[in-house]
Amino acid sequence: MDLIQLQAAFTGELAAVNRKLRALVDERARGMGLTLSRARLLMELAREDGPIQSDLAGLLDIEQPTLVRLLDGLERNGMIERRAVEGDRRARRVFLTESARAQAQDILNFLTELRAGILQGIAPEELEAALDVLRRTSRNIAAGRSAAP
Amino acid sequence: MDLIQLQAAFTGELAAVNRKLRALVDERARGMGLTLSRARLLMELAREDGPIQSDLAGLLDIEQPTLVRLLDGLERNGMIERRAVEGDRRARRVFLTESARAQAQDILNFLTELRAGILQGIAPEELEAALDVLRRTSRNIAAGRSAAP
DNA sequence: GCAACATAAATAGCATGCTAATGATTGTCA
DNA sequence: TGACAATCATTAGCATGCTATTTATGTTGC
Repeated sequence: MDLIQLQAAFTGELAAVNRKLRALVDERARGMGLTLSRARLLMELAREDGPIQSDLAGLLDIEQPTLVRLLDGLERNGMIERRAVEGDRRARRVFLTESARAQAQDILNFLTELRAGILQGIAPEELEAALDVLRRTSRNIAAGRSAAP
Repeated sequence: MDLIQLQAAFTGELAAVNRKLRALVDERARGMGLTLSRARLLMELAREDGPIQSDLAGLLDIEQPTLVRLLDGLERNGMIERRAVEGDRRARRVFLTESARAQAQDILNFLTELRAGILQGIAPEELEAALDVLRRTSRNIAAGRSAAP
């Protein structure tokens, strides 16, 4: 397999793993009213409650409109609430509701076990090396987007 | 960083790279009327023209309804056509149009260069190791979906 | 003090993914 | 052969992503 095929296989597998991972989480977590994206958001709030939306989008590395809809869904489910910020009427802070806070540990455990399951048999050094490759890829993409080559 | 954090970082970065890659391709290829998924489909047809839809979905590892909409878009753009299959009135074969076939080499070059760009500085052995990790992850996910643990 | 610019959130509209359900054929086998 | 199951494509409906635009509010510079 030459480099070009290897690169194609890598990007292809990247997309495939992602789709499968999302499908798995959605299947397993449906009963809890969760999806992968929602769980990530809740875990971020469990870590530090009350960010304004634009900061939260940055923390999750998604765009604001994507966040808005995620929050709409979670708000309808009664898992988060938006509160006004005094001193800036444009902004709103996002908080976990009490019931979501009570669930947070369960969700964290669920995600942790799920990740351990799908990554079983992969040694820490291998994972670290793969993570490094992913990070460098991320950086290359970011560099390529700011300046057109 | 302990194993749990490492596993969380890995899955998080996986999703992030994927989003960024899609955004990059969509930005670069917009002028050609392409997206990442569409390009993948066209490349598959360039490799072997005329599969029936359910086989094509299998080759691309996506579900049939996802394929149907992709094909709808490409058909509107005049890049593919569906033809009846004699002997089975349920099925339809998918073919590149002449104009898409003429473009195929350009698209392939575009994708190849783009992949080389985002993976630059990553040695073949590193890429191979990372690909292996991704493949094992895929298998673990597939195993986990058939039987609930 | 006010015009111009910047920032926060939301909305609109597109593209992909999925599952579930429908419709039309085709295959099977009792 | 004739009911039942399987297969192929499609539609419907949901969830995430994105960019571009809009609305409201803040900030800054003259």
